[in-house]
Formats: sequence, C-alpha cells, structure tokens
Amino acid sequence: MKKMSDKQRRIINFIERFLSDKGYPPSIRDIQAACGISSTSVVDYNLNILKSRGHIERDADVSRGIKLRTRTPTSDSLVPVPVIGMIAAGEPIPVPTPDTWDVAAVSETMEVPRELTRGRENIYALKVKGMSMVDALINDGDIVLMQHVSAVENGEMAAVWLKGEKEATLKKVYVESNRIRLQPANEQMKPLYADPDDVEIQGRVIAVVRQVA
Amino acid sequence: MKKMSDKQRRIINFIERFLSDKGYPPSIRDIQAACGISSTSVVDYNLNILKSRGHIERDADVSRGIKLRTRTPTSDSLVPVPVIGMIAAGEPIPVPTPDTWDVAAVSETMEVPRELTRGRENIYALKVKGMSMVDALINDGDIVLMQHVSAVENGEMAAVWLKGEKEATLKKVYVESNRIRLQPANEQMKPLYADPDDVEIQGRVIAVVRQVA
DNA sequence: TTATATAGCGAACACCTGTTCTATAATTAC
DNA sequence: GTAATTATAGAACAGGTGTTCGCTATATAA
Repeated sequence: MKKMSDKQRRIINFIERFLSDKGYPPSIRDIQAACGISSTSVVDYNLNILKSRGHIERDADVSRGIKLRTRTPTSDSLVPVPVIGMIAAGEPIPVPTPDTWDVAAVSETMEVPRELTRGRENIYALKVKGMSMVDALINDGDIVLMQHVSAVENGEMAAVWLKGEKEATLKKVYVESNRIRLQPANEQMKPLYADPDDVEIQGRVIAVVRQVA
Repeated sequence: MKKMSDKQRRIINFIERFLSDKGYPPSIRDIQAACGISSTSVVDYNLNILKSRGHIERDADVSRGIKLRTRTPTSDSLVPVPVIGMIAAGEPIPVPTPDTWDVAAVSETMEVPRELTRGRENIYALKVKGMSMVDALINDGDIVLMQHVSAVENGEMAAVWLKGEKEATLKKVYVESNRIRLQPANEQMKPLYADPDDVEIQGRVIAVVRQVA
C-alpha cells in the first residue's frame, strides 16, 4: 500500500476523532475547515484517493457518507488481562492456572490496548517487585505482560526460573550447543550461561508498562 | 420514562440497524421510507419526542446529526495520544506545538488506556531511539508518555535537555541549594549534577511502554 | 524543451436534508 | 356535547452538501 500524504493522514485522524466525538461522520466542509484545506474539491480529491487505497468507504451522493475501514470499533480495542501475581528475586514465578486465566475469577485485572497484545491468547500480567531485573531494564513496580508458552524462539525475551539459584529473571534466551545463554536486555551487560536442566521457561514477555507519575 | 409508541420503537430500531450497517446515521427521509411514514414532518416530530425522552441526541441543522444515547461505547476508556517525534542522544527533544497537540494534525497516533494518563491534559508521546537512556531503564524503541510542563516537583522523572552537552536525558530531578541533581531511575547509579542554567525541563514522564514481542 | 501525472484552487450546480408552516384527523379531557 | 391535546399530511423553503468543471502550479519522465 502506498504511503499516505501528510494531508491524507490528517484527514483520517480528523474523521476518527469527529466520529467518536459526534457519533456521525463529518461533511466534506467539516473536514475542509478542520484540516485547513482551501477547497472542497481538494477534500473530495483526497477522499477518493483514500477510498481507492482502501482506507475508507464512501457512499456516493450521500451526505456524510463516509465509513472508516481501518479502525475496528473501539468497543473491543481494550482487552482485560488478569494480574496473577508478583515476580521477584527468590520467589517462584506464579504459573497461570485455569483458574487464574479466567478474568472473572481473579482479584486484580488491568486493561490494555489490543494493539499491545496483538490479539494473542493466554496473556497474563505480573507486577515486578524489587530491583532484581534492572539488567532487563525493568524497574520495581513495572508491569510485565506475559504469554504462557513452554518454549520460546531463539532471542525472545522470556521469564526464566533458575532452579539452582532459586532465581526468577527476564532474559533473552538463546539455545546453544549444550548450554543456554541468557542475555540481559541491556546489551552492554554480560550474558549468563546455564545448564538446560537448570532453566524453566515460564512464559514469553510481550510488553512492559511502567507508570511513573 | 414514558413508554415509546410503536412507531418510535421502529424508528430507534431502524437507526440502530442503519448505523451498524452503514456506519453513519440515517437521514430523516431514510427513516421515513424505511418505517413507512408518510411525511418527513412526522419523523421530525417523533425524533423530537425521542430526544426529549433522552433516547437520542440531535444536532440541529446538521444532516444525519442523530446520535444514539443508549449504548455507551467504551470509546473514552482509550485516549488518543499524538506521537510527535523521537527522543535520542544529541538531538533536541521535540517540543509540542499547537499544531502537534492536535491529534488530527499529527501523522502518528497511539491509543492508551485512560488509566495510564489518568485524564491529564497535554499528553504526547515520544519514541526512544538508541541506547542512551539505559540508565533510566529505558530501551531502544520504547515509547515514553510525556506531559508538557515547564517545571516539575522534586523527585519527579522529567525529560531534560542539557544545553552544554547537547544531550537529552530522562532523569529524576532534585533542586538543591544552587545546583540540580539528576538522578537516574536505576538507583544503583550515581547522580549527575548540573547548573540550573544548563538544564531545560521539557516535560514530565508519565509512563513508559515497551513492546517486546 | 515537451508531455504527463499529480495536486490544488475557486466557483457553480443540483440534489439532499432539516426545518417550518398550515391544515386536518384522531384521541383525550372536561 | 365542546375544547384541548396529540398525531399526521403535504408542501415549500433555505441552507447544507456531494459533485463537477475549468484552470493553474508543480514535479517527473521522455
């Protein structure tokens, strides 16, 4: 798909906001005024381009007959995620159970944009306690969005439980010949090597959210 | 609330169906045709009743200016935030302008849960480029949610522009007797001291979002 | 240079559409 | 019964609104 011009992007954004604000689409002259366009025909011209590119639909000869094609209705754009526990040094990582999956059965829940989870299944959240994960660039109080998987691709960030050290960490995981390399997200730091029998992959890190103020 | 007449119920149902079908509200004559009403004035008459009873809202003199009131879309639990630029070492931090405030006038936009911004005003987002902010536990590619303020409370995390070093950093700011202490979020690291004339507060850090996978 | 495509401008047209007005029927109140 | 209220009809008006047309400007290609 070809790139949108700056003007076209402004038009799309305005339509979105107008629509969620007023509940009905803007007229061509509404768009003209809001986006500072000099002529209605220019708006029409760009709307036709946006239509041909598939960004909107237009009903001909119908006032305000603009339909957005890109945006899913905002109703399901927020997904609830169960916060099933803490993650901290010296304590095992909470493993999701059928009970904790159920958003309704869990005490705490947070809502995140679908954009973050990208519609993936088996998502849960953990709250980080302590400073033990600064080498993963994760602070005390951060929220880690996880996906429960038993194995990860090489290079993916995962929640790892080190049996011997009784230590929970978040590291990039690389499977090497007969050992596992655990690489901190801060690439200036040195990797850690572990025996495959000593590590337990608990899940994949999807995102980190830190609320500062 | 008084009971709706049969005709009014048909009108409401038709508006709902039309809206979800076409994406924009029907005109009065659309309603007239679909509900088998003989005159536009009768439609107008009943729409006014529905409005006074609180079932719909109408914008006067606006074609298709009908808004359904019954269902509350979760649209206001997600707030759009303009992504106005990058933040990187050696480059000035983009300062929001009246133009970039306007969500409609900005090329890129992201949506975040209202919970994250807590309804604050003047929120914008910056994308972090490079590894220069690892001491603030911020990685390459992270998104920083900012609030534009000219001054911050002691201990708050802020985007700071160091004039002398031509360096943008995110630090906790403490005003001391005749110097400013800039404390990295990673408290194991040493603070930086700067002359008050050398620092420029660009904004307050509200949140950090990192999409890993 | 000469073409060609893209983008913008302003005006005008014709239909769409909300609104208003008058008249009339149906229902309810008294 | 009459009067008042509610509901309906039809028509017309004025402004809203999508569309079109001719023209100009700029950039790209040949």
